[in-house]
Amino acid sequence: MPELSDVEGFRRVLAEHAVGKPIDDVDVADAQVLRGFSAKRLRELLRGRSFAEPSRRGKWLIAPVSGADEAHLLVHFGMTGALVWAERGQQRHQHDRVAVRMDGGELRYRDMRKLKGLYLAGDADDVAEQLGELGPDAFDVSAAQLYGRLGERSAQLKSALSDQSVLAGLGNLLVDEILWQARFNPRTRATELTEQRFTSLHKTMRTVLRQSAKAGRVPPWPSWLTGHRDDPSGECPRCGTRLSHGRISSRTTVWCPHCQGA
DNA sequence: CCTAATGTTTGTGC
DNA sequence: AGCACAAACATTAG
Repeated sequence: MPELSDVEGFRRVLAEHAVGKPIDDVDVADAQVLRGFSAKRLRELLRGRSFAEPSRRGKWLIAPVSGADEAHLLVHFGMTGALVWAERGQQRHQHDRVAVRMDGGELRYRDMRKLKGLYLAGDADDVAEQLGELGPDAFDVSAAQLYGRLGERSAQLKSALSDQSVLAGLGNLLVDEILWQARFNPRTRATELTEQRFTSLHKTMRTVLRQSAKAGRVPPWPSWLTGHRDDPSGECPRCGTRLSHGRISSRTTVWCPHCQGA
């Protein structure tokens, strides 16, 4: 689930429910999602403090801890993570791994597979270091920047757009959706595209990201590819052709052989 | 029992 | 260096 759009939704959950509220306590049901620190340290850091306005970089959620000198909680959701707000008294879910309690309810990190989790960072430099080699956020990148970063790559579009060090935030569903809406074949090599074609790709990417971020997910609308990708006999909502399903760049890929080329 | 899953990392080989 | 591919991580659903 968690790609740029989902993480943007989780960022809003934190911003709307938790920012500025004093943290009463932290319950760690499964310390496996704490990466590089103990439950004790997390409690000591957060109790009595609060979160400041959170930001997002690619698929990372960055929550500054106010009142602590330059401390940040970083969250990466892997393939199955989520951040949910629960009013007080709501029964916990089987996969709620961490709960941060505050007035009126609690923020829960829910994650079935635990491929990623929570990270702690100090100042801005430390945050940058922990995020690793991340390209510019896909939502902020300009057309010229996109061309500059991808134009000379010989990799397939599917692979290049999914590469977080090139562009941060796009995941499997978003990449397929963008390529379908822009009518590019996922196997096309990036270097084969003219600057003009990149401008077109950029425009489509912006539209897809704006609508997805607003929805807090890649919307499975009937007019979108994402609304049909799970149906093995799904048809292209634009032309009615049976959609192709395959593995490109080691990922399940869905595309229209008519609109995007075989 | 087997397969696949919206992510990342690491290793191998060309 | 850049790229493709496979495996591993952990867990559940079908």
